[in-house]
Amino acid sequence: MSFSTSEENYLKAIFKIAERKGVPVSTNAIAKELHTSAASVTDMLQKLAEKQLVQYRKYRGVELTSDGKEVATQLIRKHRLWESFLVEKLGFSWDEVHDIAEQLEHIDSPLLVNRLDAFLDFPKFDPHGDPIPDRNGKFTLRSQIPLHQLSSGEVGIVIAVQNHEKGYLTLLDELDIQIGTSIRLIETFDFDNSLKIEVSDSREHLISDHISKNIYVRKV
Amino acid sequence: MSFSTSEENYLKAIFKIAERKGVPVSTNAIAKELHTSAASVTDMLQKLAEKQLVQYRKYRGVELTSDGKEVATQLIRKHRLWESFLVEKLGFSWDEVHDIAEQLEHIDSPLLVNRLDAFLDFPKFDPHGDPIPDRNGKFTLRSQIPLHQLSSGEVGIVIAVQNHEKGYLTLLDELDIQIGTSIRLIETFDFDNSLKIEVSDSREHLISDHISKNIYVRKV
DNA sequence: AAGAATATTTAGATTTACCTAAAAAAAAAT
DNA sequence: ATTTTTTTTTAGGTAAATCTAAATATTCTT
Ligand SMILES: [Mn+2]
Ligand SMILES: [Mn+2]
Ligand SMILES: [Mn+2]
Ligand SMILES: [Mn+2]
Repeated sequence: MSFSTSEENYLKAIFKIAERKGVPVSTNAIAKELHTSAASVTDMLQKLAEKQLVQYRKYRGVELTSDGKEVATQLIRKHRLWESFLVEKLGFSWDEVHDIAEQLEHIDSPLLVNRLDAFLDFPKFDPHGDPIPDRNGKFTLRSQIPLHQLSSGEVGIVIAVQNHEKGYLTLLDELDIQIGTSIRLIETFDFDNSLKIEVSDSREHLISDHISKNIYVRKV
Repeated sequence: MSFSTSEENYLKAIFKIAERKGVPVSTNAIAKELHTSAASVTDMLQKLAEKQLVQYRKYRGVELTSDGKEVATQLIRKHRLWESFLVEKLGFSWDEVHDIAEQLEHIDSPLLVNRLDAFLDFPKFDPHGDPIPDRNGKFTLRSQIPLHQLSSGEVGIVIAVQNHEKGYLTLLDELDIQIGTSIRLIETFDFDNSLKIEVSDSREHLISDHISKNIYVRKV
C-alpha cells in the first residue's frame, strides 16, 4: 500500500490531466506533463495497470481506478497542505512554495498529514486558491470563472490562479494581483484577446490573454 | 552539489560511526549501520571517493573529507530540526519522530531549513537532547556522562539519550524518564552492571546496563 | 479509401542501487 | 611463521526507471 515517488507522480499527473481535459488520458499528455518520453510512460502505465491503479487499454489511454484516485487525492492534499504551511507559518511567498511541496508531498506518514492539517486549522484552500481535500478526500467546490468571462464594467474577486510557475506568480505580484484582489474588466480587445483591467480600484493594466486565462474570479 | 538519498544516508552513517568509534570507519560497520551487505558498501564507497566525499583506502576503511563532513552535518541539522518541529509544533512524542525525520532530512531546500530554524527559535538541542548544528555546521558542546558513571548517591539531570528506537523511548516513558528528569544513582550491581536508581525523588527502579548506557546526564 | 501524419508501443540499452557467491587480503590464533 | 578466521573486494546478476530508435496502430487529410 505504499508507492514509489515515480508512481505517485504519474498518478497525480493523470488525475490533473483528467480534471482539465477529461478521460481517457493519453500517453503523450502524460509524457508532456512529466517531461519524459512516451516510451517511459507506456512502461509505467503497464505497471500501474497491473497494480490496479489505472484502467489501461492499449493505444486508447488510461483512467484512474478508485484506488488510483485515492492515492492521487491524498498526494494533492499533502502538496496543498505543505504549501499552506510554508506560506502561513514559515513566511514564504506564493511563488516559492510549489517546488518544495513537490518534494514534501511524498513524505509518507498519514499521522503527520493530519497533524499538519490541524496545526493549520483545517484550511480549505491553498495559497494559490486551490481547494485542499479533507482527510476523506472531499474537495470544497466553488463557482469560479476565468477573468475574461466577466462583462465590461463587471468586478470580480480573484479566488484562484491555475499556473504555479515562479515567473507567472512574480508577474502577478508586479501587477498587485493576489488572492482576494478585486479586478474590474474595462475592455476586451478582440484582436488578441488582451484585456484592459483596473486592479483594486486604482491601477490600470493591459494584460495578455495568456496572463488572464490563468486567473479565476467570483463575481461580486 | 546535490546527492541521492542513498549517498546521503551513507555519509550520515559514516559521520555517526566516526563520532562513536573514531576513524577510519570500516566497511562492515557501515553495512551494519545501514542494514545492507558489505559488497554494497564497497560499491558506494568507491563512488563517494570519486566524488571526493570520502577518503578511501582499499581494505583500510574510509574517512569523510571536509565536503563529506559538510553534507553529513547539514543532514543531521535537518533531521534534528524536523524532529524538534514535530514535537514542539505538531505535538508528537519523542518516540514517534525519528522515522519521519529520516524522510524529511532529505528534502532539499536550504531556505526551508533556515526558515524552519527561525520558526523554532533556533533550538540548540533536539527532543532527544542531541545538539543541533547551526547554519555554519557548529555544534553546541556540553559535558555529559553516561548515567552509570555517577557515584552512588550522586544526582544527575538527564540531558540526552543515545538510542532513538521507539521501543527504547516508550520504555523510558514507562519509567517517567525524560529530558530534564533528575535521577539519583543508588547502587551499582557488579554482577551484570544493572543500576538501582531513584527517579524525580520518588520512584525507584532497577534498570539493566543496556538501558542505562544510553542515558546521558550532567551532575547537579 | 488510400496515403500521410501523428500517437503509441516494443526492442534494446543505460544508470543506480541493490544482491549472492567466490576470491583475495588482513588480522587473529596457534 | 604458519594456519585459521574474519573482513573486504570482485564478479556477475537483478529490478526500477529512464532513454533512443524502430515498428505498429490510430487518426487526419485529401
Ligand atoms: Mn503547487
Ligand atoms: Mn497550490
Ligand atoms: Mn533521530
Ligand atoms: Mn534526535
